[in-house]
Amino acid sequence: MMVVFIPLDIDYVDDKENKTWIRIFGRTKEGKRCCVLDSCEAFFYLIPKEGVDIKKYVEKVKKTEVKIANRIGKVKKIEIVKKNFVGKPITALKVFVTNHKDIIPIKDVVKNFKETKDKQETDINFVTRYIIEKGIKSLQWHEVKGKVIGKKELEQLGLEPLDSEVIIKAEKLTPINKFDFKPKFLAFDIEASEFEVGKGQIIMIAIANEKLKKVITWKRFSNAPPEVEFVKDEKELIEKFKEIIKEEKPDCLVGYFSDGFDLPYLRERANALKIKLDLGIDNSNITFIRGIVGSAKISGIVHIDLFKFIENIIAPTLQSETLTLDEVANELIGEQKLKIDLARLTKEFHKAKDSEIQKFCLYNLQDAVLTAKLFCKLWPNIAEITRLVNEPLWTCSRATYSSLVEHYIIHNINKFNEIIKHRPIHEEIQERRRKGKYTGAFVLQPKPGLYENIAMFDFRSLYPSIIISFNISPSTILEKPEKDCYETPEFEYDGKKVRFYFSKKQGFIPCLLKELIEKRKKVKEELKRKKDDPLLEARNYALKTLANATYGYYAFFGARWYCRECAASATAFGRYYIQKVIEEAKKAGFNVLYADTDSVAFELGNKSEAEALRWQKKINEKLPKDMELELEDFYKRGIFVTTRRKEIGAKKKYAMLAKDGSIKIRGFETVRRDWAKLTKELQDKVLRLVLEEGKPDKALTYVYKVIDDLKAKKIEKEKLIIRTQLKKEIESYAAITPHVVIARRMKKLGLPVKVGSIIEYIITEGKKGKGKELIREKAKLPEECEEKEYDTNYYIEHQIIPAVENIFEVFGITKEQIITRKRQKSLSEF
DNA sequence: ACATACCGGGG
DNA sequence: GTGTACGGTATGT
Repeated sequence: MMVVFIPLDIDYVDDKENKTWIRIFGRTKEGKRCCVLDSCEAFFYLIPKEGVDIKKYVEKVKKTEVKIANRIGKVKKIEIVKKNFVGKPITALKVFVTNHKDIIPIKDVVKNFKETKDKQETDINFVTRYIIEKGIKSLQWHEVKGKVIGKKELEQLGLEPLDSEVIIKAEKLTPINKFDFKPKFLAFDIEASEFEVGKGQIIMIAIANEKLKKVITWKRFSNAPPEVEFVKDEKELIEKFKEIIKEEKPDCLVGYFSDGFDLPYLRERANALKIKLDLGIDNSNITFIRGIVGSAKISGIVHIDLFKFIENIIAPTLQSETLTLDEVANELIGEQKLKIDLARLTKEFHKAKDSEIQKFCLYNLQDAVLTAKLFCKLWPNIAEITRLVNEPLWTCSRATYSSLVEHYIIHNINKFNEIIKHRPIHEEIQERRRKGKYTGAFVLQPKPGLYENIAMFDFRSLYPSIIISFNISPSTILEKPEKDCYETPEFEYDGKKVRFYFSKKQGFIPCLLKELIEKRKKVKEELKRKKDDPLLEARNYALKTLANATYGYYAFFGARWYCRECAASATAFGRYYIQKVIEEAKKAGFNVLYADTDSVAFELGNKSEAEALRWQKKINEKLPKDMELELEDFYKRGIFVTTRRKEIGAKKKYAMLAKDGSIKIRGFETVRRDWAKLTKELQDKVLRLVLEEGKPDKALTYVYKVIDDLKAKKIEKEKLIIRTQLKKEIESYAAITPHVVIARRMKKLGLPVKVGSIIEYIITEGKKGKGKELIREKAKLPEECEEKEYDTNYYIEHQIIPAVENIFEVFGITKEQIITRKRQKSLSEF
């Protein structure tokens, strides 16, 4: 039997004989759900010490046996192989073991043999191993030859039954020319009565895709829109949600922050109501893989948390200042969330009017619809990253760049005959951290100010082009300079003036990087012919960003091929070239405002845009062939600000007004919940006013007004609430911060507080007549705070001033002048 | 100045 | 074994 199918998810399970099976879940060309069963050898490498009698060593290793539970793990066979390890030729033993699970215990025995120098590839995930060994192409079509099996055979093997129309025991798998593929998906969103997982209950769940729009709720109301379906209670709500997933059989279940909220919340509620969350194709429960924010996995259905993908992969190219669904959807698809008073509605949904609950349902539905539309928009990006990196979709859609780079190397390393380096152990990471920083990029501190007609240029892929040009890698770095080798500029490294040297014999990482760049060139050519093709655009983006991440990878503590000298060499070259560009800009008579890493901004002054472009062309003629300076944009107006403590300009803290009227804000990060709402609104307004007006007058008047309102006690206390999360047990705090004091108070009052609670408080005037009080002594629960009890001075000094101080400093207006309203210089002087 | 703790996304 | 993120900022000591 031969079937054409596309792999979507891959995992592994043990049968009753303890054989480990790979399960590839996917879709056939006819659109049927299928599962391909397969397996591959499990092995790792041993590197002997020098002078060891290899044959004797092999015999010794061969005899290794370990007892695991009720069975014995053995070495099956050993091959003596010539390999490279970080570029150096070595002889190694390729040790095949009886089962993937046996690698760790067998390695633990043989690593202690006196002949053993090192062990490698003991930490390769079995799915990754399988993909490499069988040449599987993630998310591309394959032909599978094999035997179709049924329920009975699965049972005989001791494997779980599968909700899959086609199940094949693979004999041969071949990637074939691909046709297009768009997964069947369901986007979903839950609305709950509380914000914290483990508190409250689910009120409604919305689901959406291209065809389906639905809200399920147990909260009945009249005149419900047709999308709303009522159920008896929360238990039925969850059951119904499960039922829809079982019926729809999606390839992907898509949420926004669903790793961190929706699915953990659903799990808590399912536990409380004793419902099984057996959503997997094999009826397994959702599993949560631990991490700082966990990841939720469903066997055979790829759960995608769009927030993670956007945060990790897309965010650097977004203008959005925050990554809320509202803002991201607005930027990417031009649609927003419905505006409702969510805090009130969730708290008081029991007594809410029918019309309000109806709005709530529509809000819920809109969130699911936005998630669905975002998924459609970003699918090409997710798919292309996945195809490039070749790990399963579930992994690629939530991986960080460092992990993507590493997987890309691992999946392409075979052609270099390289052994994969071990992931660093805890102590190695500590050591890397201890060594710490090296000189980074060059930053020209901006002279704080408001400027008109600004040109911004940046290097195209600065670090990749440097790494390739000078062959920078852990396998090419030389201990001593050779006759013909690359040499960095001289720079300071750990307190010494140094140069590093790299062999001209191409290293495997620069080689892979060059391939990425060349693939990208081809894609760009194709893009010229097929303009705006989303798939090609996405491939271009994947290739570009993955290449750009390689420098960061060298510097990443957790990297297998970490190389601090390589990272330091790349920045040394980077500093050299950006400084050259600055020099050239000055020579051409431009007033350089700011430069950072790979970009430079200067005033056009009395010169035209065309002249700036001619200057750029001249620069490019002088640069090495792989390096290029590109135009970022021309801006109408921009403001560079000072840091609060120093007189010098802040790195990456600026706001620009583009010619189309849009505003690009960088580095103003007050949009956080530990700032009062008043502050967040104020800062945004002030930046916009300053840029649009070209002077600070209106913005200043606005600040005065807010300060006046504060003093007149006209600000509602809602806008002054500061929110901080209790991250651990109250008793375990070493530093007693305001929110800890409030948490203690809440406990005393019998209010529910526990780890994870969001503590809300307002800073009040405190006890009169007492000397200087700590902030925590003046913190009060919002409910216990009178409407006019807030500490005007605290809010001026700790909220308003910090948020706008550096903006006004640009105009020579100091903090004191904002407070006293005495302008020492007239505005016309600026 | 250094240490400790929290921010993000989500209701 | 699916890695315990990460860079920045406020408050306390």
